[in-house]
Amino acid sequence: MSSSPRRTPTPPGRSSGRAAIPSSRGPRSSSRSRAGPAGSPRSRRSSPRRASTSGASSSSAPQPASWRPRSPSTTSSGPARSSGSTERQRRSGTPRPHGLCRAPALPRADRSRYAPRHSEVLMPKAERIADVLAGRTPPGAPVTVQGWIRTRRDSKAGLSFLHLHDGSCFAALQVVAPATLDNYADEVLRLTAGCAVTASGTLVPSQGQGQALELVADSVEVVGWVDDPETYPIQPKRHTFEYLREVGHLRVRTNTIGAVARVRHSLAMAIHRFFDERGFYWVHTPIVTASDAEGAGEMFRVSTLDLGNLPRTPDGAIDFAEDFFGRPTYLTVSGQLNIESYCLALTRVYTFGPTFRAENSNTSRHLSEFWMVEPEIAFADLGDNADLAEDLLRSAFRAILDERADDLAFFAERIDREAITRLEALVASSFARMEYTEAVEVLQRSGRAFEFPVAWGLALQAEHERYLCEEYAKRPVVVVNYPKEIKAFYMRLNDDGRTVAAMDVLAPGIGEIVGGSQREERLDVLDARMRELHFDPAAYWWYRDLRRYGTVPHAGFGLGFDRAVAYATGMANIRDVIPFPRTPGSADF
RNA sequence: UCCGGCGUAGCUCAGUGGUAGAGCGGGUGACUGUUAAUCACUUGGUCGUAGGUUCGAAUCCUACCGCCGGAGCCA
Repeated sequence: MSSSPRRTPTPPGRSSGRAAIPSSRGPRSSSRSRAGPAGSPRSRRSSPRRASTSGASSSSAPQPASWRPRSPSTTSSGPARSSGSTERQRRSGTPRPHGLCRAPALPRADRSRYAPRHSEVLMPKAERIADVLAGRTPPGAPVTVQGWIRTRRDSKAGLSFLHLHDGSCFAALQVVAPATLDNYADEVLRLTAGCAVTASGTLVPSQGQGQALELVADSVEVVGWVDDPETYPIQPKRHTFEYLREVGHLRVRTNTIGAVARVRHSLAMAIHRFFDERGFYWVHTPIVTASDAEGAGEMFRVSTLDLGNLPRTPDGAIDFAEDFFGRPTYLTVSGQLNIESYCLALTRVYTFGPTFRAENSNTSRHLSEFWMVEPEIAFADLGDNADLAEDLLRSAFRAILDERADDLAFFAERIDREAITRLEALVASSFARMEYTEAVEVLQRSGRAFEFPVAWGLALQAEHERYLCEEYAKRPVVVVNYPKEIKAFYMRLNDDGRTVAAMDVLAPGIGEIVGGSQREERLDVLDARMRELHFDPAAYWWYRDLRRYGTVPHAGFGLGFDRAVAYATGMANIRDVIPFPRTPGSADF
């Protein structure tokens, strides 16, 4: 929209082969996801754990029946399917011990597609590896697991060790594959990182160090091979995050991004739980908005007009009456104005959804598409608002400490030594509170030579905010009551006439994680502020109505969800805590 | 957008004017209840692209493309 035009050709520095991967793999992955979440209603109903909506993770869900091909009508129709079979047949016609040909023999491929699975005959379902490792499987009982190979190690003692991940937890399950398996030489010895398998066997105490339990397999069925192990993008080694962003469709198979995905989920659920337990209602505010001056940032235009042939009014301007909504529309930069409407009826509400900013921001803390949590509370002032922000953050991070200890241990070991201690400190202590005026004094007294000037009336720069929370308070700081000139029109004017009831929560290492305010509930004051800032009150007629009909003091804030995930994990770049980051000039995958 | 840095094998990087390298990965073999196993051999590059300087350019110059970090904007 308002960002720069897309470069069309394959970017230099990328091999054409790699660039071709998405298109060549598209059909396959989509067919897999069809076989997953779109499985039979029966299996979906009977599996409360299958909350995931992604094709990849659903494949690891404990319901073989839900993604196994079942009826001829869903498995064998369509030219793509049959040509795929032909392709596989041709490639596997002359099996070679190594090289590019790693497809299994045709009968096996056929069986996996059209016949009942081995695992289904013996086992009612597969277990999540998390459940297996947590001891929820009786010792000695037969177990089936499904997942992707991370490493394979062979022993001349007549067995191979497979480390299998299914994403259910940080740890891998060690599968011991004895050489006596039918397909040991043909298949097990050819397994490489990324291969998908179904392994059945018996859970036993491990003879080796490094894990308490392991699965001694009596069957290892290869579900999906890796075409070319040499160029499989995710190798069992350290990759830079920059590189992993180039393989965004596969990077979740790494320890780090997988752990981020689980923490992200748990944090989102903890936030919903926090609000639900306190009587807040989740409100789905619109993504498309016509408010073009919410003041929160540049907006993406939403339009169906033909950009090559724009309709014009008689005076030559673009005729938005011809556009889809009959007026200029944009992607939302905040659900706040809408959530205030629901707040003034439901009292406690919040939004949790995607938000869009077309700023040309190129930093480790900004995304063009990000997720924001925006609570709004009625009959409340700025103090209540700050209390809510603090309670929310502490509660949500407490939940992460409780629920994702395995992933956090990894972050503390490999990503950020302070990952756990920082969260524990935040959960255990209260946030510092500080007036803007006081913050300015603290900065002026600090003796620091800041790059940007510190004076009452000026905005706090990143270096100032960092000093306040990282060095002065050494914990999150809530700064309140900013000069009205540097804050938005809807923030409530304080009695001093020069400050507004705004607040920012500054977190060490991440900066501003929450921004909010008590809203101006007095219509005359609101109108005066809008006039000062040259806003057209008529455009905000419905927002003004809220002040005409039963207005009450109310307040709310925005929590940058992705920044919270970054804070919780210690990840340095926000692009690595959202599944598919959108940033200026980049909307891959 | 501004400032700075980077672009060399599938990945991580070394190579600062004179025969393109290492580790990891892949392959082969040895060895082993292994733990990102170990050891040996082997495979693998149009040095981002296009110009220019030079007898000679991965190396120096220019432009462009891409990526990263910092800043601004903000969550």
